Amino acid sequence: MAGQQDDRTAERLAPAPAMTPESAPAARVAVVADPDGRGGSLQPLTEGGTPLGAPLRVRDLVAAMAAWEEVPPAGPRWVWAATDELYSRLLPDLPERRLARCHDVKLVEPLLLAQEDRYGEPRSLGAAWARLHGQPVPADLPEGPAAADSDQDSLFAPDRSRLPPGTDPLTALVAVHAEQQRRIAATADPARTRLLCAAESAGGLIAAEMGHDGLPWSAEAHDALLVELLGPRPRGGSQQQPPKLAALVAELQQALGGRPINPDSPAQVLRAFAEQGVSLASTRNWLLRQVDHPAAPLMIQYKELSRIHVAHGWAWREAWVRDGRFRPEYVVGGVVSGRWASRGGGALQIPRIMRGAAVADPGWLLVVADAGQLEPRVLAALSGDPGMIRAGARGDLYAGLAAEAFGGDRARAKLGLLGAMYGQTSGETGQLVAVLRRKFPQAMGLVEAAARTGETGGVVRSRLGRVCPPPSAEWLDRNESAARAGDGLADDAARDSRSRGRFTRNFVIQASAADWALAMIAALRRRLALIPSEVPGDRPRLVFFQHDEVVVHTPAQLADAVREAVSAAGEEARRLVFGDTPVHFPLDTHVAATYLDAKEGTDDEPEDED
DNA sequence: TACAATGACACA
DNA sequence: TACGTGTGTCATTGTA
Repeated sequence: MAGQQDDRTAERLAPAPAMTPESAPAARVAVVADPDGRGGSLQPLTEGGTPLGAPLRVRDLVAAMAAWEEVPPAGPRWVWAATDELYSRLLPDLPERRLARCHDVKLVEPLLLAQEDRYGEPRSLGAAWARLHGQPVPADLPEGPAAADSDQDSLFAPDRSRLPPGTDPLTALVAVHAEQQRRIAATADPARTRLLCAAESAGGLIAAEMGHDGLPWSAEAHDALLVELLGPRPRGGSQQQPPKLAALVAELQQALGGRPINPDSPAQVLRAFAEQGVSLASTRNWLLRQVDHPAAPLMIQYKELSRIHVAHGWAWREAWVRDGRFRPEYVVGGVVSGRWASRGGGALQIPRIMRGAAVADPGWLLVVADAGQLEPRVLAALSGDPGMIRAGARGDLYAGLAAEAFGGDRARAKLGLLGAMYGQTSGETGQLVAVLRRKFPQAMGLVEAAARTGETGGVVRSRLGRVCPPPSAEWLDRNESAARAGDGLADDAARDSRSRGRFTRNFVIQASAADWALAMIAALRRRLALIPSEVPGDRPRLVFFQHDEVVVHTPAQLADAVREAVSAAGEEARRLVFGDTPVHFPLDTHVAATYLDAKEGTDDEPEDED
């Protein structure tokens, strides 16, 4: 990269030497890529976003940025309109040391809008630019579908920045960024907002990298799993059912009176069961399990296998796995709570058994770490409830809880706490929640205050200040008219109200857990980059992230270093997000060749992923 | 014919 | 009374 020979070198490297920390310490650098070709424009900035000197034009953006990245002590924070557009484009050409930090205008904008009571307004650079200038705000373009097998992707990829024609993108970017920095400083807790924006932006980097690198996926192992479950792959294309599935349908038909039946049609299945004298409200598994009829277990088995065939079978692999990697598209902030969503391939719903097909390359291993009991620990840390903190100081929070309040009955302690966090008040759980309220008043007070806020139309926020969506206009309408009249709408309104209470009750926990998880992977990414590797390309990489669980693909000899990085990252996230709380957020780490084996790990403990 | 809603089940 | 939160994806079914 640096120090190459051709005549472009002087221009390419000009920005870095000219801007060493001594001469002009640029804390940040705004970047815009030319719409076509390899060039772009850079604008060094102060931390607050004030331009330092004139903008720079470079013919080779990747080389210029790589050179900047080497400037001690840490390289700048890159400021750009959207990671998922710019960084994704640069990644294939970036050298081994990837960009360390960024500020993503499109990810930061909705976080700030929500804090400013403008939830859901358009978030593109052009929209922010228009708001800044009091001009009509362009709507965001719908995000495209994942480009798994689309043959017209990059050529016609629309410019999503939504800037008015003739606007200089670098000028707009610099102005909007400076304004965002000002708005961050104006929030109720600037330090936390700053952390939230940095974590969200780091998430953008990680999502792009994981989409680029992909989760190692073995076609052989996947095939073996499918053949074992479904029988050999049908030759006649995807229309045909695999043998075990076809046999199951025949058996089912027999058991239901012999007439042809499509088990994928709930209506037909219900009718057929009714003819057998079995009346069912739906074809849900848990209902079928209670039915004493030979067709019921067949139906359950059919559903299980059919789902695997349809959602993660051979057709799925052909659509989503290329060159031994499953490459979904991760959508940072795709869930209101700050969790990620994904597009394409159902990345966040890979069934447990299928994880046996996620196999490390030869000589490599998967390090799988999940934060056990994350949400109750978050509640303990958020509320500072002394009893819950005592429980959370132990390895198993539910056991601690049981010891404090349920005579050692762990199952009841767990059920009660989950009920309290999710808003379940019916049946036995209601009584358990009552016990919790007595023993852990601060913790229960926190979730119940959140519920009341939601029920009355208010908004709640996560630890780092992510704000939940406000109620819709229809919701407010219904509630107000019900309050006015006690008419027929009252029941609906009351149901709405309680439903929103459950949502806000859960939001403070789920979103604060997402705060922690985001800070954790950001810290982990930075720490992984510091692990020395003997072969330049062979370094540990984040390859999967699912709410409270992370997978690192690493050369086998670095697995121990990765484990240490994981545990240090968890500790760092606790400190950053929850300050000096005594609650711990232990990461359960396992190392194995396949995701499934690493997940199962030591199978002596009950699994409590949420 | 194309799209939207529904039901079901996968994940945390 | 009785109610757990948040997602994505598929096939079927209903509607424009």
